[in-house]
Amino acid sequence: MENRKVRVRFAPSPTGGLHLGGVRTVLYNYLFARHHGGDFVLRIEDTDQSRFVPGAEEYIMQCLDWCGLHPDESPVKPGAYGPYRQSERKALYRQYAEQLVAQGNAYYAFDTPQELEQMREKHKTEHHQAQYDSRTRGFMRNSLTLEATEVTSLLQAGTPHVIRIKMPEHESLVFTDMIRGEVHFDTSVVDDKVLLKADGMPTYHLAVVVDDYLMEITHAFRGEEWLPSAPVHLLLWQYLGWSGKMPQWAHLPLILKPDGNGKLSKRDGDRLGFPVFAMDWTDPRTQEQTVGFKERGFLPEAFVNMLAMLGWNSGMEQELFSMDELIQHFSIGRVHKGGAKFDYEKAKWFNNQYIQKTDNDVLAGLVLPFLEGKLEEADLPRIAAAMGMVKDRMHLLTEFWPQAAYLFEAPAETDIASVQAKWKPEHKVFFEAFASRIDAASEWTEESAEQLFNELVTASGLKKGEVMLPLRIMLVGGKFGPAVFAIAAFIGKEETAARIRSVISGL
RNA sequence: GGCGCGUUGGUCAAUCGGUUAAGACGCCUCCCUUUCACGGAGGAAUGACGGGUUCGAUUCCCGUACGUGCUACCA
Repeated sequence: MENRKVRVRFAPSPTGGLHLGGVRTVLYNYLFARHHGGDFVLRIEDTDQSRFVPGAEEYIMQCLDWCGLHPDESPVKPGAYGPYRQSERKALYRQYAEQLVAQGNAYYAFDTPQELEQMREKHKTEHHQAQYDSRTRGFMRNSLTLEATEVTSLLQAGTPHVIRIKMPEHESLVFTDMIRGEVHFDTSVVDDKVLLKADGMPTYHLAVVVDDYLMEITHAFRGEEWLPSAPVHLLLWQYLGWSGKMPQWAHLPLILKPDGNGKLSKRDGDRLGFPVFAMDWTDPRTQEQTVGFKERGFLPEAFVNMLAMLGWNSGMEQELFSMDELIQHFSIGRVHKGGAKFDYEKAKWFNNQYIQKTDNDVLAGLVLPFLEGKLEEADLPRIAAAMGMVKDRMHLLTEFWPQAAYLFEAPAETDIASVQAKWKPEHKVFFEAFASRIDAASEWTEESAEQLFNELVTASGLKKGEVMLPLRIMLVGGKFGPAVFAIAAFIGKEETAARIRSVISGL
């Protein structure tokens, strides 16, 4: 396990953003690498410039930083194995593609998009979709069908062309996936994938093999959707003569939508009301905005913990793991084969657990961005104190204000109906007296407030129960919140008396 | 259509041939709390189907069904 490298790749998706599946793939890569004391390498796939979204790269780095997933080598700066952006490695790929052509494992293809379209139309049957493969390549314009001299002249003339792998006709391929065990393929069902595009950029297939080799990657994790193209990569490693250096593969299960089936998409989040991206993302081309877990009020530790448990299990009953504990316990063999449906309720439970165990001062700082325009001035110690009173009922940081607003200002709305339901004239007398006693009080703490209240209850002959709820509603506005005298102490005696009088006068 | 992969409660999931088939989320009941929540106790709820192998299958094998992924000069 020495000199172990685990690398993660992902492409800034055409729509931008970094969704749950992407973060989890990075997370598992990271955990595996750290567990085995290896390096965590990140590489940016920007081979398709036409779909590359400006800003996506910076956005991804911010998301990973928020999650605490830090690569050992910056993917945006030169490094020992850099550069790490495929667009900056462009010159590297051609020679390997040419090598394959020279060896007879690949060939030039000059077909135009129209010709490809025609071929697919012409050769497809009811039971078979036409591919560029051993059955059809003989009919196409490529270096296998054209005369050598013609190929040379076409190349010299700068004719647009691609390099395609020449898939063997009937070869059985087997490789061992770290999660799924032996996976078998027949090469006859795989088409002659393009390796080098007409613009000189490699496709994923070529880039992934060349980069993994040059970056000395030993373990590579990717989504299950890549499994069908594994035979192409396997063959490439063989043809290039690097078989002994091929990394071990792990194909991760998919994250599925909560209702029905299918891969979780951004749309499902919009439709069902939960985030799918790690952080807010605005598509620079469409200005379309997508909300992220961070901005929805998630703690990164909770987000990471939740994601780790979606497809992996330690085998213990423990569910709450810090990043260090995840690293300690992570094992690729315990990653599930089947996809997991995302459950937003459980995600919120994780967040609640982390909110409860996070320090109030820290939470106060984190909740500040959500208090924009709510408070005239941010009194951090006071927010922290309020946090301590309400955090056990918060599932999201955004819930702080709805849960604690009455600690900072008189309730905007008061549930008068619940007060009136059992209101008696004696109650009015009682509360008027209570307000006066508050004015005269020399001490004002949770204990003293309750004591004052209790004394008056006894003197008035009322039952404590019948005046407790009205008091709560006067101070809070509704039937919720922490201990009522703790609230009274927090808002101060003047404010307490004022709120009581305000409600009484309105009755 | 072809090929790959998968399938334990509503959801996340443990079990690596023998268990009363864990635990968590959610749901329900109760306790705590003169509110809500947290916390505590309890409850309902699971091996897709059909064949094998075996003394014994959730577990191993085959088939079926269902789901899902791929089948681009996208990753």
